[in-house]
Parts: sequence; C-alpha cells; structure tokens
Amino acid sequence: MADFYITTAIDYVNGLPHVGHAYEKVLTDVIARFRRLMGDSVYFLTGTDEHGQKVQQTARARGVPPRQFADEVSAEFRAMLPRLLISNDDFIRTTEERHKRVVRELLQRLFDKGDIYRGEYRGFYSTRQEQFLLEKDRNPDGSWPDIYGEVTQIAEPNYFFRLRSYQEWLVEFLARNEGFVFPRFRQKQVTEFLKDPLNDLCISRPRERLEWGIPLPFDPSFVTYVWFDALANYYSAVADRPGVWPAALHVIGKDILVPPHAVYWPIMLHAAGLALPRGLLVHGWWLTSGAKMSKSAGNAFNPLELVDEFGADALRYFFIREMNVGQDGDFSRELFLVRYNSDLANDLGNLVNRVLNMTSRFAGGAVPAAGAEGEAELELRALWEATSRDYVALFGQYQFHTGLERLFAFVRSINAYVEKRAPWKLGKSADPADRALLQTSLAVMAEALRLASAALRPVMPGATATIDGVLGSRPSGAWLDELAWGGRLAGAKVSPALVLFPRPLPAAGKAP
RNA sequence: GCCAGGGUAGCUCAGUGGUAGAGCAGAGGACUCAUAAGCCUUUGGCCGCGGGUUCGAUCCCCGCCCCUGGCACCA
Repeated sequence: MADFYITTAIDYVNGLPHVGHAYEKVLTDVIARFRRLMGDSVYFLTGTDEHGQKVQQTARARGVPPRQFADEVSAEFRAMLPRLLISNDDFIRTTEERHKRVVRELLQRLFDKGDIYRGEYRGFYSTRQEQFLLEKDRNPDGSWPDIYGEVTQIAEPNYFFRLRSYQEWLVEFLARNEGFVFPRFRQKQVTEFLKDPLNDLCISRPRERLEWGIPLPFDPSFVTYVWFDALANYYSAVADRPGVWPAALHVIGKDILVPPHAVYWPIMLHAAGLALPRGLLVHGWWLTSGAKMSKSAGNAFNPLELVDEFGADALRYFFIREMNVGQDGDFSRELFLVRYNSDLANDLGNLVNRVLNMTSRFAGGAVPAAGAEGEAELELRALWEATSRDYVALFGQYQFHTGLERLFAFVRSINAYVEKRAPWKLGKSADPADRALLQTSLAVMAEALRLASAALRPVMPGATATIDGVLGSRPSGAWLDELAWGGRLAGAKVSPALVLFPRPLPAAGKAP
C-alpha cells in the first residue's frame, strides 16, 4: 500500500548527471519527505532509461557492449542519490526483467485490442547517422547539415499506436481535471497542443537498425521505441506491488511534458485500462546566465562539487529556496555562496552555535524551563504560529521557495529576540527577576530553534538531524504536533557549541 | 510565425485598483553569547515602452519591444 506514489523522470544513460538531474531528485525528495511527515505512506521511485539508438551508438564507439555501458552510467546516477540524501524506495532500470516483462504485456494487450497496428513510416534518413531526421534538424536554408552525410527519403514498415482515436477523450479529461498539471499554465500548453489533430505514434524500430531495445511480443523483428519503454517504468516498477499504482505525482522537467507525459502517457494508460496518475509536477531549468561573466573558470561545474565542499543540505537548501517551482532559475557558484553565507552560516548556523554556547555558559548545559512570558516571547510565539501554518500550507502547494523565505524570516526573528533579551547581560545580574528572565529566554530560543529545525527537516534532513541531536531533542509523534510551540526541551542536555555551516575560507591565491 | 512564461531598487525576487516591499550588496550606529557573525537605523526604484478604461493603475484592456522555453513522431 501507498497513499502517495511519487516518481522522478528516469535519466537517459547517454550522458552523465548534471545540475538538472540533481535538482529533480532533490525536489522530488523534498516532496516525498514532506508527505511522509504529513503522515502519508510514500513510495518514491527513480531510475534510469537505458535502451535506444544513442546508447547503442555510444557504446559501440567505445567498443563495449551496450549492456556494460548502461551498467556503468546507471551506476553513476545511482551513486549520486545517497550523496544528495535522496530517500527513494526503489530504483528502476529499463533493462531489468521486471520492466521488460510489463512492457511486453502492455504492448500485447494493446495489440490484441487493436490499438496497435502495422503501418509504414516515411521520413528522411541519414545513412551515416543511422537515424531518421526531423524537420528541425534541417539548416535554416532547408539543406541537411553535413554531419548527416547523404540524406534520402525512405519508407519502412513499423507499428503504430492509435493516439488519434483517444484525442477527444484526453481533451475532455483535461477539461474535467484542471489541476492535473502543475503549474496551471503548463496545462494550458497541453490544451493548446491538443487543438491540432494528433497523428498516430510510431512505436517501433526494425531490429536491423536498432537492436538495443525490447522486442515487440507480437513481432520480434522489431523493438519498441522509447515511449512504451521509458514511460512504462512508472508502472512496471510497482506492477507487482498491490495498491501502489496509480502514481500521485510524476515530477518532470518542462521539456518532457508535451507530448510524452501529458499526451502519450495518459492515453497509453487509458487505452490499457489502467488508472491515470493524479498529477504532473513540471519544473523549470537552471540557467547559467553567467555566460557573460564566464571569464572565471568554473561556469560549467558539477553540482556534486558543491556537495563535497558544503554538504548535501546546503545544495538542497539552495535548490529549494532559489527555484520557484515551474519557473526557471539562475544557478551559479556566486548565488550559491550568497545563500550559503547569509542564510545558512550567518543566520541559522550561527544561531545554533550561540544557543548552545549560552545554554552551556549560563545554564550548565541543560535547557531550562520557561517561566512567565513577556511581550518579546509572545511576539515570537505569535510569529511562529503564523509562520508554521503558512509554511505547511505553502509546501502543500509546492511553494517551497516562499515557505523557506518565511521560515528564515522567523530564524532572523529568533536572532532579534536573543538581542532583545541579551542573556549575556542577564547572566551577570543577581536580581531574581533577571535570573528568571534568563531562564525563560534560554528556553525560548532553544524551543524556537527546535521548531525551525523540525520545519526544515524535509529540505535539510542531515543538518536538522544534527540540530535535533545537539539540542537534545528527540523527534517523536506526528510532525504537525512537533511543529507546535511547547516546552519539549526543558531539561534536555545540549552539546557543546559547534559550527554547523562553516564560512568558506576566503579564496586564496587568486590569479593576478 | 504560433503558443506560453518573464520584464519591479546594483543583484535575486515578492506584491496590491488608491502615496511601492523583502533578502543580499552599500552607508551609519550600539552591543559581545556567537562562524569579524547577530541586532538597530539608513541610501537606493519614470514597477519594459506607448495608448485606453477609471476620480485614480505597477496591478485591468489593446498594441509594441526585449529575454526564455515549446511547436510532436526528438532520450
């Protein structure tokens, strides 16, 4: 059983992981962790897409069998997951038997039903590249680029899927389910696309041209082409797990919404008599506007370098804080460092440090119980009530960047509260009223930090676990209860001060 | 060309039919528990351009300009 089955797109193994891959995993993971904390039973799938022309060609060029090549690259993608603290439950490869079996079943079912038929594919073919070309492959003047060599128009038999006969159904489905695609404007794009008549979809390639694929069960001289292979992973991974399908959410990039995920996939499922996913979440891309400031060496850098340097939590925070889901975002080392320094090191990390330090110095290392609350305490508490309520609601609507903005405004308010009470002054006073206020202020700052940490857990699972640990907090019970202001830490033994997010050393040895 | 998104302070962005906001960067100040961090104050904007509706528009309508992406049998 699963209340919330969530997937990333599977990654094509013809290239190595880059920022976009890392972002999609992190975004999906944040949603998965959030849903788990909200009490859902979550099943989280990711994986790799491994068949096809390009893999076959690249493998051949390297002189290795496609299977071996796919193994190597798939392993790279897989290795990235733990480094980003991704909490996936499963990892599917389209070369696995469990996948191929389901693909064959799906194809056979549709073939028997008459939704797949044999026809003829016509197009421009490049013998040198061994592939059909598209109109967009042409030069602006209509000629074909030299890399294709001689281009001829040929026809070959192939199998087709009756997309067209389901177009009307899909249009109606989308009209009835306005929130199927998030953000809304993406669904409008789908609707626009469907205003023109669909052509049936060519779903096969003759084996003489493409061997690296899944043979059609009803005609082994063909393999199935990308659509029925790659898209089916979402279903094949859980076909043997009762109660998991349909997916609650497919997280994908905007490049593969129309037509694959918004047109082909729903029609494939509907034709096969399977339930549709409940929604698609379409994210944008990270752009490197720094094309102009590309003098500095590292404009094309691996996101995992930032993980090595600053930790997975920091990169995850940047991804989620900086990107408005659905829009594009700017990615550069400079932007990352601004977020890291100001939000993580200065605001949050330093707060952790000073809370621990003051608790040790002024309360013997145990969080005191709060006494009577004054105006400053009530204000901070009221801010938390509003912040936590909005934060949870915003996360539910995929407005993570706004949620984090609000949460860090709260973190800054904790810092302001500390300044207002100035425990270091109270600690020098012998006045009983000051002593009481000292206890209260230490309790309140620790509690506020505990709450901020709990809220941040889906985004920064590592760092927040550390914060919980050093505060002597043991998360238990429902997350929403944890997010309620209370006195949970009274009596907790805190650890000695630590530096959670060290400020990077100033760049040494700059080029003259 | 068609469709969509965006064009708001130096940078990244939020925002509402009624004298424009946050963070970062810049300037000044008080403090010291802390990662020279945090806190307080502050400089700074014909809200892309031109029309229109309105008592009044950054926000509504029309046109235009610029940036980004998609336009299918492509992973």
